[in-house]
Amino acid sequence: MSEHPRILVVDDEESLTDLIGLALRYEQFEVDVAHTAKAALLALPAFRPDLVVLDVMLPDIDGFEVARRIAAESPSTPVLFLTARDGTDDKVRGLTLGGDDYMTKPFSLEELVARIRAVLRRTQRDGEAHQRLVYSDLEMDEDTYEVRRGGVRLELTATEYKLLRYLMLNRRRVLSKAQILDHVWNYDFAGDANVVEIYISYLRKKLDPTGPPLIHTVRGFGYCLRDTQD
Amino acid sequence: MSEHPRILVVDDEESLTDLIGLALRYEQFEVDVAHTAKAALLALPAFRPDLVVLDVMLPDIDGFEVARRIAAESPSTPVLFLTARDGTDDKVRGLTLGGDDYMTKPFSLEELVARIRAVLRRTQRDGEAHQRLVYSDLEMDEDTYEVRRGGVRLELTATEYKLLRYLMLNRRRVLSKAQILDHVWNYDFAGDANVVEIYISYLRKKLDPTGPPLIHTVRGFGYCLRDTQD
DNA sequence: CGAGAGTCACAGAGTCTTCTCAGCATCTCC
DNA sequence: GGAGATGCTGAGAAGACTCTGTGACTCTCG
Repeated sequence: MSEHPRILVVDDEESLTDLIGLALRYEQFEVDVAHTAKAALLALPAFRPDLVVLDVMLPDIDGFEVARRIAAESPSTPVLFLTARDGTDDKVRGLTLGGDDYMTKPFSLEELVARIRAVLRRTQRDGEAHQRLVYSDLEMDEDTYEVRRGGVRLELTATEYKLLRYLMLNRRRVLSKAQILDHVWNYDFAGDANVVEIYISYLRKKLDPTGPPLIHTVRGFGYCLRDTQD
Repeated sequence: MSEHPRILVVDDEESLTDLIGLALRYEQFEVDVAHTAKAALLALPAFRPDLVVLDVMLPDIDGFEVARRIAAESPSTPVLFLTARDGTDDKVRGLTLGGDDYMTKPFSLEELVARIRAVLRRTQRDGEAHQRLVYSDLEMDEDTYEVRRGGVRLELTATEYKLLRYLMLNRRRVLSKAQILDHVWNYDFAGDANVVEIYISYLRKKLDPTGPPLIHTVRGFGYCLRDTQD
């Protein structure tokens, strides 16, 4: 694999491919986009992607058929399926065996990036076995979704986990609620920034019994994960 | 990128583009202005900006559409959106991922410049290190919003922070209250210049216990941040 | 269908910031 | 020295920001 993995994004919604393309390029991936199955199949030999992000709902050819042809042409290229939340995701399940994965729309871009990295890590086997995030006495295992503080296991919900992960990735940096909303919530979330406060509050309740406060409010700016002596 | 980054400013309010243009030119940017979406799209290939400051509320074409076309035509050009404080900022959120950013009107010019530099830094990846401001025994970390004097941590409010930042950027230079008001306060602030005195007073109270006075009054002219032996 | 968990809207309470006002201190210049 | 201009700062009102309890709604599971 070259320095920057190549990702082929296949979806007919242009605004979505724009968004994904932007996010992935920013994350140092090389990106190519296709809006139809035909274009995708043409791009395959030309672009030789390390991973394909594939909407199963395409205007011309069925996404599963596309996946089959990808598998036929370059069996080692993993696919990350995008499905609508309407039942089609059942069909995808069977396909996610060979290291593939799938996500339901709408998703958060943070999660898309995380899944892509996870799939690449698995298929390429050149990333160390365990992906772990550590800060202060916090540990997060990205494979098992286990979170510990000071060795004590914490039970987090999905949203709490994603929020904490984002905070840990940006430890010591002050993050605005808008930033958090952008990265942790689904891209179409239209609600109040108040949810962020709510989830910060949940996290604090779970983190703090095991030690000194780690999540700090920076009034007027946002929140910040940080160990006091650091 | 040439020596002076080129900024394209798109907003239909002429008084605002004048103001922004003035501020940015003073900061050594090369500036072009467009008052309509059409003009902006024309200026794009002609001016080849390194960054676009774009009001989402334009008379002819929707700002998001303009952003999409910018992304299509020159995908690497980041956009800094300007939105009114009325809910349109929700729509912008998803767009702030690929390194783009947005600000709510009214804003302070100082903050506009800071954001522009931050976005350019991020997209150009040539100053990744850590944005820090140091003068005498004062240190300011722009990621964590941490301020220290002689190693001692200071707790500043949002306005105090912005004011001190402006003083540090213009160390040793005498700044009039009008200048400070123009740069640190939002451009529509209509109040008394007395606020500046008050905030200078607040800052002194927090800075001075840790060492000799740093903020000096220049009677009849303004204030000045300076170390006595310098 | 009911129970339980997760997500999030709403709104009240508490807290922190910001800014106005006014009186006092200090400086300048006659 | 004195008057006026200029700067400093305490008190407090207004309002912004944050936190959190209550409850609605959805989804899952048995």
